[in-house]
Amino acid sequence: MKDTIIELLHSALDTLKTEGIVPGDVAPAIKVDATKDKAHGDYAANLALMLAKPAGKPPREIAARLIDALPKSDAVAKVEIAGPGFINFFASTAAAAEIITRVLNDGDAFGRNDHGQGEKVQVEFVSANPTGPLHVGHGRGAAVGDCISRLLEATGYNVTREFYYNDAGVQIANLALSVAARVKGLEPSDPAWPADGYKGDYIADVAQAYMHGETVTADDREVTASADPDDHDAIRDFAVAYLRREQDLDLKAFGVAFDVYFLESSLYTDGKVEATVKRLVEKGHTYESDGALWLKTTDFGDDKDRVMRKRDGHYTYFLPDVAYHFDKWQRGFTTVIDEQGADHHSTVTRVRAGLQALDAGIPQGWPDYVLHQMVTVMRGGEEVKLSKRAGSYVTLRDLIDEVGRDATRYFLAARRADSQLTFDIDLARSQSNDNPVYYIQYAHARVCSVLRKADSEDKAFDHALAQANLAKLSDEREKNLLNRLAAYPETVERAAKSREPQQVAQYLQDLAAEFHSYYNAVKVMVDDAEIRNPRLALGLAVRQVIRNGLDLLGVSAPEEM
RNA sequence: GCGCCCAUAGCUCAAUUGGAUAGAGCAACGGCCUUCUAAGCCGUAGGUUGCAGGUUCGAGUCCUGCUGGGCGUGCCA
Repeated sequence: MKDTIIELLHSALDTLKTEGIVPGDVAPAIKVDATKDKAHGDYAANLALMLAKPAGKPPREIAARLIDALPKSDAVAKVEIAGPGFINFFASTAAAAEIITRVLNDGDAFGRNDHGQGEKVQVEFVSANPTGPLHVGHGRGAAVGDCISRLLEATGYNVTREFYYNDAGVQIANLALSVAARVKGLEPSDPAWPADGYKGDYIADVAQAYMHGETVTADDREVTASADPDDHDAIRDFAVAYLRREQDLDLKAFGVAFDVYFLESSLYTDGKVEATVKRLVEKGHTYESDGALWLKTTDFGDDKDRVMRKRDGHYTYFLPDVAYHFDKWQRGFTTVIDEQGADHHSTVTRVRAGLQALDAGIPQGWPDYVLHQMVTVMRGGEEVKLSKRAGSYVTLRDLIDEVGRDATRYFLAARRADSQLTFDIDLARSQSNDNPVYYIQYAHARVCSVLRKADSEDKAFDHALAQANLAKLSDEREKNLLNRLAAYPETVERAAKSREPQQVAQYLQDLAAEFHSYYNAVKVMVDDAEIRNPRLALGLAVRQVIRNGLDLLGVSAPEEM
């Protein structure tokens, strides 16, 4: 429908150019928007407003000329000039109802497109170090990163979900020390407890499993505990594998799966860190000072230069980060999205600077970043900072156990990443019946219920009869729903392009609201089959779109509630 | 001090990416179940979009400056 209007406007614009009313060299991007207010029709175009200046005429006059020049179309019932010069289009009922045919024909594919043309895209997210259970912040990253991946897949990209983790550095040494201390029966309150040790109860679980000689499988590794309390290497390897497995169980419970697990240690063993240093030195962007090796990141927009190799010969985290991203580039990902917590935002400039310093033809501003702000968890009107299991933070598992997978995903993904988020457990739980995610799912379940009723009363949906009578969907609420359904593909497109899954959530809430309103006002299961079947078709289309949209969010669409 | 993000109804958040009269849910109040699921609907009330300028036919959205909050500003990750 929208495309039809754009075509009509293009034709009208050409006519005006031919008549010399509009200069021939102007080429405005013709934009048609769905209206918010039904008094403004179904779709509105601002073309006349944009042409006013180049044409040197008042916008309303241009609008009138455009309307005169519009080719006739069965799709348009009425056209009006409104306000400062908007052209409002009223769709004919038959044209509006065509969306149902499209939704039902396309099914699960409705709203998907192939704009990405199979381009390889990598989304890196979560990337938690294996030193403990995933916390709420990781949960937000998991929800947002996975939804962005789903959106990109839905718009034709070939997406790789990647999880990067450090399995070697200082914090892993601390992890090993902590587990070793637990193995020896120490508790965090003991004076002999390691200074930077991890204090959560889960460390005791790891120690116990280690001493029982358990075998754990995580990523592509399988580790059997030696149960030797003095073998620090064995304890470390076991602890890393154990906690990676824990994190994977959390992610699995959350409905998130990764294609690639990338180990920081592999950058060293494969010589990629050394190669990166060598190349940076060769390209002339480094210097030595105070016994350390520095990269002149200030050449690329950083506010101060950064140390790559410390005085003690070890590399800072910054260097493997650059080596890792260079590796991504070499793997052929022209588009890479890093989803991280905003507390790591300072790495953005540095990584990009390091990549530019490599002089490898990597575009400036590569890779893309989506940074999510902090999550605070509230319970009983107070901020919750402690979890029994983790000790110092609220875990993702805590949330899934308390409020459920669907609600947790929805809460974490249905908000803009760049604003801080308050997760109120009381709200998500005690008022769970009024939870937006249930509101949407309920609309889906209601359609399913109507369809079950149709089957049981021997009034099963008749496709041909529905098709023949789609134009009978002329109720105001039915038109609202039809327009809303028609807006779904562009919502997906826009959400994918801007990496904003919350747009899908918002859309679904609007669609569910319109359906609930319709459901209460208009009975579907009427005796007249010529009325009942188009309404059933509308219900089927709504159900399909809710299902498709919830799938993009990784939320289930139950048939009964 | 400097950098990034944020500020919208009492609360949690939206706003078709610059469009017309800023919308939902929760909380409050009043209605609607003998009829397809009341986890719902209808209605009432709630706003100078933090403040002050600017750009534009048009600004919650873009620009500048303030105010307030968060994060960062390691030879930590």
